[in-house]
Formats: sequence, structure tokens, C-alpha cells
Amino acid sequence: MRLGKKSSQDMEKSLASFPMFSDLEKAEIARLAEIAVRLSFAKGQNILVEGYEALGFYLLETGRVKIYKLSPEGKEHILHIIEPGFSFAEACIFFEHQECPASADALEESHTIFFPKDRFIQELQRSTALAMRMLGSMARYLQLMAEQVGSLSLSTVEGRLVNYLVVLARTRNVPFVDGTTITLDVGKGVLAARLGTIPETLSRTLKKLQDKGLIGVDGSNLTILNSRSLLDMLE
Amino acid sequence: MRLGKKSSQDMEKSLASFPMFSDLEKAEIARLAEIAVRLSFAKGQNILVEGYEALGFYLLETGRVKIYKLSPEGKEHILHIIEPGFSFAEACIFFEHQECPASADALEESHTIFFPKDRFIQELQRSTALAMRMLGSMARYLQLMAEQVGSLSLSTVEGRLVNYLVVLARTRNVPFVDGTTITLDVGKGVLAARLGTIPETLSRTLKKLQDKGLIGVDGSNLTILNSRSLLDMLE
DNA sequence: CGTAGGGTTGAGGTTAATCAAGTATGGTGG
DNA sequence: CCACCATACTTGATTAACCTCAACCCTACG
Repeated sequence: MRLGKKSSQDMEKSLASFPMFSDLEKAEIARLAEIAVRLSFAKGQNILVEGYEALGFYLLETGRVKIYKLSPEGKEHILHIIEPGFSFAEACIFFEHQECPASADALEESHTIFFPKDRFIQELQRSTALAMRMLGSMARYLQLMAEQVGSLSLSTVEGRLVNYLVVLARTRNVPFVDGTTITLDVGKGVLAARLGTIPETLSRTLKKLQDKGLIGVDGSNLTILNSRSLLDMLE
Repeated sequence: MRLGKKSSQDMEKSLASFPMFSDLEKAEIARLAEIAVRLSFAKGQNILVEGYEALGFYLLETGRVKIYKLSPEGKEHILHIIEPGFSFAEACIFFEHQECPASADALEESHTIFFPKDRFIQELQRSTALAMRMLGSMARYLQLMAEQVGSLSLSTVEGRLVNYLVVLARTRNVPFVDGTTITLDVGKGVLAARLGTIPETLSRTLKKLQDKGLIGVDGSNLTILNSRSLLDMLE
């Protein structure tokens, strides 16, 4: 791990820019920078395999990563899509010799910062602030997963799709009102897996909403035409 | 919070018996005992409501608690069933003024130890060991949830049922072989909600497995008749 | 004895997966 | 510039899973 001073300072700066580390002390950041390694992945490249031990956890600097599970028959369901600035595989580092609960692939060329398990746990034990951040991050994921389990078994594909659009609008800070156009951030095949269904069904569901006059569809651009009815569908 | 010395020592002893706190220092346990409160719930009583702020988190001493979500139409899906010795609502305490992701009810008369949010977070910040335990606990839940999302969208009710039996046998340390009888720990209505379905479908699914000669059904006692075929169904 | 709660059974309908074929679309090489 | 191909997406017909509603059974219990 002999790195130039320049590279090391660069790493510290990068780490400090992540919300997860934003209010750590300078010395803590420096120690983390010591153990951090940059890892890059090509589009489509596999990062983690369900059932195998993860060696550490990752921060995503640029790109996009899907976290997914495969059924025995090979069908995939996407649990999360990781955006730059967020971390993934946090939970894995707490399973000694145990298996990763899901797989991960890069959806695009992706650049990550990797922290080896054991050394990161040492840091966690030294820094309460870091541990608290980690707890917050895992709590967030737990909340997301609870939402997913709820919507999966309790809603139709139509409902899940509408919910996805509402959430997408909110995370982009665009109002969910008539006339707003939302551009999908992923291909429709990926979106289908994200919603726990298949492309055919997603296609039909979009068409159904279009026929009902609730949305307009033009490729990856969806226009909200009747926000009232859409929101009513969620309850 | 004026409690007799007896009561306080009793609380410390109880806390130390939970795996979550087992290797904390005596002084840490004592501080936790200071802020802990015993809360009891009658069978069927509500403990937490989805969408409302949780005031703290809970350890379950005796009884059984279901964590669940309700669909807009009022159908319930059980996310977890908490057994004595385990904690719940950990994640909630990290959401400032924010909403609990799920609801909780006592399935039986249940006795819990409750920790108020703010004071518990103070303790977390003082004790790395405690924070690490908390991280481990949340990681475990994340893993369970990932399993659930996977199985929900990727399997049939039949598959989920068989998987449930395999897991149940494992957690009870009984071998999953022909002739073994497993007694369900919950009513069939609750089990149905646990599997993300309804009692009618569960009933039919049990019958189907019975007709195929894979299991024997006698009330809440299920006997494994063809473990090979059952395990094959999971792949 | 009557009622309530938990569980089962049946008929019918809806949702969504499967299989199979068709339509863009965007490179790539000739 | 066009033919070619791969990939992404759409459409249609069929089938399987499972939910809904309604009735019924059974045991416990006042």
C-alpha cells in the first residue's frame, strides 16, 4: 500500500465528500483513506455474488450498480439501484465467513472506493461517529426493504409502477403534477426487474395507463397527465 | 425514575441475558438498566403503527410479536415474527421525527424492555461495543428482508411454504428428513400472512403437498414424508 | 345450545407469467 | 450509404397462480 502523498490526499478529499463520512474528524478520514482502495467495474461486470463472502464494502463514486437476487430458475429481481454518493454491501461485512445476501453488477462503467472488511471494522470500533453513520445507513436500507416487501405482496404491478414514479419524482425534487415529464433513469428491462416483473408486463402496464389517459409515454419520457387519479391509485 | 435497588439489579440481570448485550461491560449494562423500562402488552394489542414516530426500541422477554405492513385495502403482510431474546424497532430510532416503516402487534401476551430513543442513542455514542452489536442486529434483519423480497417475487406460495418449513426445522435444530414432525408455532392464518398470502390459499397449498405425498398434515403438526422432493423444489 | 373463531372447500374471475413473433433502433462492416 | 446484426422493446394468445366471495365445518366455551 505504498501510495504517493498526492494520491492519499486525493482519497481523503473524495472520502470527505461522501455524506456518510461528512462530519468525521480529519484524523478519522485519514485513517480511512489509508485502507481505502479504488476499484472500477466495466458495464455489466459482476461485483458480488450471492452466497459468497464479501471482502468489504463499497462507496459508489460514479456509475450505477444494481443489487439483485436470482430465483432458482434464473429470473432476477433488483432490490436496489445504487446511485453515486451511496454505499453498498455494508451489511455483508458483519457476516463472519458468511454469505452475502444478494448479488451486485455494474449497470454502467462504475468507479468505487472499497474498504476491506476487517480493517474497516477496526475503524468502526475506534470511531463512534463512524459507527453511528453506518447505523443510519443500514437503517435507511431496512426502511427501503420494508417498503419493498410491503408493495410486492400487497400491490399489483400497476400500483408498484405508479409508486415508483411518485418516488422518482420526489427524489428528483420535481412536483408530481399534470404536465410534468419524467425521464426514466434506467432501461425498461431494468425497470421491470426493479418492479419485480418482466419487460412484457411492464410494457402492457404502461400501455394500460396510457390508454386510460393517466400518463403519456414517449420512449423513456413519461408525462403525467392525471396526477389526481394516479395518486388515488396508491390509496 | 426512582426504583428500588432490587428492581434495578433485576433489570441488569435481565439485560445481561440478552445476546445483544452479553459482552458489554458491567458499567454499560448498569447505564442501560437506568434508562430501560418494562412494558407489557396483551394478546392482540398494538405496539407500533406504521407511519408514526417510534419512541424507542424494544427487547422481547416473553411472548411473540408480529411486525407487519398493511396494504391500502387493509390486507396484512407479516415481515417478521419476533421471538423472545430478540429486539425490534431498532431501525426506527435512527429516523429523527420520521415514520416507522412498519406496524407491530403482540401475538400473545408479551413482556418487553423498552429503551427511549434519545437516551439510548447517547449510550450508543458512549459504547462502541454496543454500537457494534446494534450493527450486527440490523445486518441480520437486512439479510432476512433480502431473503423475503427474493422469495416473494421469485417463488410460488408452495415454494415459500416449503422454504419456511426448511428454515423452521433448521432453527429448531431438527433434521429435515422423512418422518420428522414439525409443529407450527403460529396459527395458519398468521402463517398465511407470513408467507404473503391468505388462509384459503395456504389451506389449498397444504392439501396439494399432502395429495402429492410430500407431507402429512394433522392440525398444526406437519410430518415430512418425502424430504428429497421437498428440497428439490427449492432448486 | 348457540355462537364465535379458526380453518376448509368450491366456483369464478383477475393478474401476470410464458411462449412466440414482430417492430424499432443503433451500431458495424462492406 | 446501405445491408446486417444485436439489443431493446412491443404485441398477441395461452396458461397457471392466486385472490375473491360465499358457504360450510369444527371445536371451544359461555
